[in-house]
Amino acid sequence: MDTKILIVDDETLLVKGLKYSLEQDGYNIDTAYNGNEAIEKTNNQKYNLIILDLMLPGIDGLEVCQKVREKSQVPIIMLTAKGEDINKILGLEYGADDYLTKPFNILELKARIKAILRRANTQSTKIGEQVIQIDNFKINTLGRKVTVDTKEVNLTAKEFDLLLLLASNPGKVYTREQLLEKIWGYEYFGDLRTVDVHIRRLREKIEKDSSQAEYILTKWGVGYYFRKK
Amino acid sequence: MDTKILIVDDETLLVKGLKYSLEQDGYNIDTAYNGNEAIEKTNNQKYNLIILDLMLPGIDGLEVCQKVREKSQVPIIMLTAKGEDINKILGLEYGADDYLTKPFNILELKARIKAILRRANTQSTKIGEQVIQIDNFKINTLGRKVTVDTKEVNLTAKEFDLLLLLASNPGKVYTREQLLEKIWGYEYFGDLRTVDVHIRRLREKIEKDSSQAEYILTKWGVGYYFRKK
DNA sequence: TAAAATTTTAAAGGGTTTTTTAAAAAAGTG
DNA sequence: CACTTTTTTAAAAAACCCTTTAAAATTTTA
Repeated sequence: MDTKILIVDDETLLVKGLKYSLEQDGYNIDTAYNGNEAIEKTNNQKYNLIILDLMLPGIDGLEVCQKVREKSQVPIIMLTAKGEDINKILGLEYGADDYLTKPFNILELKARIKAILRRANTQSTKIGEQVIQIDNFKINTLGRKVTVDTKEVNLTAKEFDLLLLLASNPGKVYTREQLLEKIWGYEYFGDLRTVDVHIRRLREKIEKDSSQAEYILTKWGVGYYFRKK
Repeated sequence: MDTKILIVDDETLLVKGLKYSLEQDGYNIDTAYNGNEAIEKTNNQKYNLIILDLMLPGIDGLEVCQKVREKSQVPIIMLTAKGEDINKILGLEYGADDYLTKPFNILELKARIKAILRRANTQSTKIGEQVIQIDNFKINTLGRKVTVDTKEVNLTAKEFDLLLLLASNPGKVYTREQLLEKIWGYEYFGDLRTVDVHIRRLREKIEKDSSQAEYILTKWGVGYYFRKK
């Protein structure tokens, strides 16, 4: 999995060192040497994480942080000097996710990167209704199980996510693009046909007759939807 | 689950910031700006946690702490200035559960809140349910012992915690991230694979055939869960 | 009705995730 | 401090799922 990290700092040497070291760990690193460049890059690119120095020439780190936050919830690690007001940085006003005081230990930075990315990845699984019931269908979101007519059906992760999304909004038609984005993630560049195949497997598992679907229906030329009522 | 937290501090700005930030995390926040107000509120309301500044105008934090303790075992986190006598605060006399020196990192506060609530929650389930029995399984939460088919099995600390968590919610699928967070703690920077290895050892100890697990099951692409029924 | 566009179906290779194993590191104990 | 136990890390092997591809079937358009 490709993880893109933007490093923003005006200390060229530090940036280069960090870049090299993090690339060794398999991260995809982009760099910016001042606030304007950082903001520009974040506008044109999606990152999984931003490492942001507080003291920058021109637009400072806090401002960059704010600007980024206006548009996205990307995790941000702040690099600060000792004695800065940490509460302010991490607090509501700026909303960084973590910070490190310079000079920092690169191992610690790496540990924090790991932890933050891990957290970011799990928060997408929202905790909503625990059981969705539609007719003979029962979707148990905690156990990730589906029961059709008392019979328990085993779905793979993608199949389950797909069904859950569709069934959460009966009647709403999703295009393949939307499904890819919601379930595979916005960074996914795969084929649209992939969705079809998953839909087919789902149908095979939960429909009585998979070629006469009753629940997961096709909107010709548009996409798929779950039967309403 | 609605978790009510009372924040007691005379620094209006800090209180407001904390309130906002913790509300973002889904906590239900109440505030008090001096000792009297705090005592009054705790008399009329039950809280799951109290965050209490040591230095308060009028009745100070320690006194508030004592007064609260007379009536309840609600967890208390103390906010102190550097150099305070920590032992005294945490000791029997006052009985706070944890403390943080100002200025503190809000992430750290959040981590401690989580940890304390977790402790409080597991202690209450202990009282309610000292033995969990599922089929041939008996989990003795007080003695931290597990019996499988009359045979007593020796589990290490982590193994036991893992089993207890999973078995307390049969059927609920936990991701590795969730397990790390719940058992290893919020600030853990280690590897996700650690969970797998512990699961494997657990299986070896409690399953008849560890490669044909009957109790601790894998949800492919998601995580692990304890068999339901 | 034929052609074009879109969806369904089927199958296989490729890739990811999990399991297993082993050894290193850390923590606990006397 | 040395020994034992537990926990973590690492990497190979196995299990499983996903994606791709392409042909068949269906629906729409002309």
